[in-house]
Amino acid sequence: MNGASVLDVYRILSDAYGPQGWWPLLEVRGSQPTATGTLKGYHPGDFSFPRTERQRLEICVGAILTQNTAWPNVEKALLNLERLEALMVTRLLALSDAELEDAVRPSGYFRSKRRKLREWALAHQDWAGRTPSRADLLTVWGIGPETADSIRLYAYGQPEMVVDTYTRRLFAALGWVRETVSYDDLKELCTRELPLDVVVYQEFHALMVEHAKRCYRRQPWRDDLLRDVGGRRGG
DNA sequence: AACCAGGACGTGA
DNA sequence: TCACGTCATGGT
Repeated sequence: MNGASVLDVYRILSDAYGPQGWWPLLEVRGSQPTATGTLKGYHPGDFSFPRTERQRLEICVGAILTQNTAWPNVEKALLNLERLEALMVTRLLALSDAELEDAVRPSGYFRSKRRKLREWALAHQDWAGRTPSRADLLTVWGIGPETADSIRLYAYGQPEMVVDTYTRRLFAALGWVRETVSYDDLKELCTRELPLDVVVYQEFHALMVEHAKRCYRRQPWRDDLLRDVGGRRGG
């Protein structure tokens, strides 16, 4: 297993867990159980999402709400917004501060997330149906590199690799990077050895989250799956 | 009962 | 640049 590559990691995870199918959507759940979490909203093997503007908006909103937040809490907030029929930009912007805060409260950081959603919704209107560039997204207050990439990759189907704390933890556990590696460096490491492919990016990110949820809880972990890959990085 | 979750921002070195 | 404090609810 000398000179193992990122692609090897992808293959190992893919063989272990099978197709994932991200992003979770309220309308597309319940078909199959997932190994982790309470949400059963994945659509393995089906990459035709989002199919509607409503779904695209739900992904953008979810990407913002899930910042440093467990997904089940995000789902509660999304259900609140759905109940308010606020998964449309105009309706979202029509909510009062109190209404919006109450809706997103279960996902935590309710004040800042209220502002983040507003700022994003206004920018979204300005983009007028065009696909926002990464730079476009990064100008929005509350949208950082990971959220921008998540929106690009999952809401707009752009080949933008998403790396997150789980990704960082995984590659750190393999000994390929330090935990303090920057977002951009980690992203570059991932993309350099992967084909520029939306499906591959979506699956790889989802697989790393799935694996990390199983093995990299904040406790001494033991990684059996990737044991043979870690420790050496060809160079 | 602490600990932490699919981050980002503001501040001060 | 970079390290650190802050934001907040809910599950384990």
